[in-house]
Amino acid sequence: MPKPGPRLRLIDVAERAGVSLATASRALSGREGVSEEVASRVRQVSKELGYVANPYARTLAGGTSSTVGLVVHQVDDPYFSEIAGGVIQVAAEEGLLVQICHSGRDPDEELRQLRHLITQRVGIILIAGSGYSDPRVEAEARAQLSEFQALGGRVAVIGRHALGVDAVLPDNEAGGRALAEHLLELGHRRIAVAAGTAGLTTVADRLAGVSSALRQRGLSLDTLPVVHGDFTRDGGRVAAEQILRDHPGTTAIIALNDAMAIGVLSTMRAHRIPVPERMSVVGFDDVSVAADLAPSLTTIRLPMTDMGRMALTLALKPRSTRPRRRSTGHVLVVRDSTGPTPRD
Amino acid sequence: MPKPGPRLRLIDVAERAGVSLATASRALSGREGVSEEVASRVRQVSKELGYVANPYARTLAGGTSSTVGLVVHQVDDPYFSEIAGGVIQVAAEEGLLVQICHSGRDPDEELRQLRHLITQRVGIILIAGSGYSDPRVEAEARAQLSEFQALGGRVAVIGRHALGVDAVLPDNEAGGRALAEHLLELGHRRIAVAAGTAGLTTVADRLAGVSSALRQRGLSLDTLPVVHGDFTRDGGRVAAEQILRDHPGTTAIIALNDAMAIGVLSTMRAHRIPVPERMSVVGFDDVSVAADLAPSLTTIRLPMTDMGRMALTLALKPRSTRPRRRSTGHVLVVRDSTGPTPRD
DNA sequence: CTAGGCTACGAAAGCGCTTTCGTAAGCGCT
DNA sequence: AGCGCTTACGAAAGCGCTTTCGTAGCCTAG
Repeated sequence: MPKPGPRLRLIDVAERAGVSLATASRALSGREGVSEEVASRVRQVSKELGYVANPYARTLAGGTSSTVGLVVHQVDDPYFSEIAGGVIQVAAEEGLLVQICHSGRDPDEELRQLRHLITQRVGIILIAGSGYSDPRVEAEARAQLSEFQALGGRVAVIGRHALGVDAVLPDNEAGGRALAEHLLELGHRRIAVAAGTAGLTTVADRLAGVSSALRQRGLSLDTLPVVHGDFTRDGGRVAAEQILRDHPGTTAIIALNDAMAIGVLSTMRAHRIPVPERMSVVGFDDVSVAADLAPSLTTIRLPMTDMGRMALTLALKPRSTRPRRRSTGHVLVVRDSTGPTPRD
Repeated sequence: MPKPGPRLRLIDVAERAGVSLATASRALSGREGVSEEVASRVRQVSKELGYVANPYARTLAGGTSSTVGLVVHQVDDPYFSEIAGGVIQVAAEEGLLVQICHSGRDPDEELRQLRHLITQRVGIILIAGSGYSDPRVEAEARAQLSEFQALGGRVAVIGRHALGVDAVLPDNEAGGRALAEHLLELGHRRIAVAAGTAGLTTVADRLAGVSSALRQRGLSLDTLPVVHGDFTRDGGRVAAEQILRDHPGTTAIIALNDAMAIGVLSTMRAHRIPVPERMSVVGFDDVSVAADLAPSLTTIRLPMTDMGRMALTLALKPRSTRPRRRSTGHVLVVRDSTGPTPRD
């Protein structure tokens, strides 16, 4: 609704510097064809006057859109808000603006958000969070992103693959394996999995890691309970209740993210099942409260803030030919929610 | 970076509908001077073609900027990310875009963010989080917002007052009072306060509530330890350590937000001080993990998501003359972190 | 000393929209 | 029938920028 108003325009800077509009534009955007002397004079005047380009005019004129659109599954989940924090840090350093969209883990909503960002002509699109197993969704997302890139847009994804774009990827499988190995070493055999939303590739990957660790010990995931919930605290609760009801011999629960682990712990408390004495619980992500839960949570640490930073940094660097990948480290953080198998 | 590309423009819609550009524009933005017949034909064609206006062109031409800038103290603090969630919900319903800026509780940074949003010409500015006691900062913020409003911008603030704009306000003082009363009723007298960042009005308000409850019982806050940290988990830890060291007789700690309360609880655990048997702890805000801590946290519930929703809704409704206020309810949620005074 | 080629800059044409201004058509009135 | 008035619409002028194109001015070479 801001009306024109008496704002500083590029032409004001140009006049003050005694050059033409075109030269001023070139000087400020560091383009060729301006002598260093004139360029620095323009920059000087611009700084003195406190000139800031109108982003709408700039974008309209076919220039760079300095907006980055960030699509996340759940804005108020710490996993995503930490990623957003990292993105926002870099954006602030680069003078970019971040628009956050929330898909609620609904693939169609996600596609709608993407379409929206594209028609809104943002300059960069970042997608955080797991992809979907449904090939239709992934193909559609891929098509939209290609279209966007063809228009000159930059893209990077976080924790999502197979989209043919630059990606920052944690090793979900190795993380899952590390969790399962940790429990196996503690002697657990009756392990249950509180899995996240079915149809998310992240769930499949983490599960595959668990499965591989089991196999190495001659066990199989097929004989163990895998309860699907969604990736929220309540999903964890529901899954835990089901595990307690249907698989009473269970001695350890692997929650496939920390939000679910929090739900699992709360269910254990409600049932007065001591953790880790009678039940070990592990999570995945290491959101910041994981260390403050009681018992503190054994989990896989992912550097969420860095992942956000890396993704935007990647998108900003002009890309060569093929999609780049940055792997993030992951560390098994052993805390107080896991212990040896109860002996009785 | 998106280059022009073969995109659908308003003129395409206009031609297809057999009207002029001007008429099409009027029809789609619901302005006067178009017959209902023509208007509906244009809308029809627009929908068929899947036309979406270019927001940059629209804003540049002096129309409405459909971007809302949200300034928060700390993006990855659940208190703020829940507020952001509410804002994003409403924005999605209204077809607006949300830009989130992070000030890190630095007043100068906040002013810089504000200035940035104004020069970027967003349509709406929302500021979440406490104001500052420093009158210079508040005067400057107020001046910037007036300037923005004079340009036609809409503004609302969340949990912040005295800025002369529409506000969504929790009753921090009543909340503080409720917490103190709760502890007093349980018999506590040696109460310490883990206060947030000095210089924040929210801290002062919550503290005033505590003080008023004490006074009603013939006690005074002046004789009780008030330790200032910052509004983070680590701030809570530091404050708790100091309280334990310097005021060993303390039986209850009031943390002025949940993040600090989490830090306090973790410190108690580290010192093996059972909560609530030997120490009661309360927080403020009721972020979603508060219920999942062990012990679960007694705190004041604030409807963060609703606060975000209300703020944007308020900003969207054309304002009459004087600033409007919406008070949010607050409820004392008694959980397991508080209990009667230990008797020895 | 002039032809040819650079370089550094200015004039002007858009980008896609909103909005002002002008005008043709339709109305009731004298 | 002629007048003014209203209504519904089109033409065109920007919004503030980027970018293409054109042209002085200078340098080098013949």
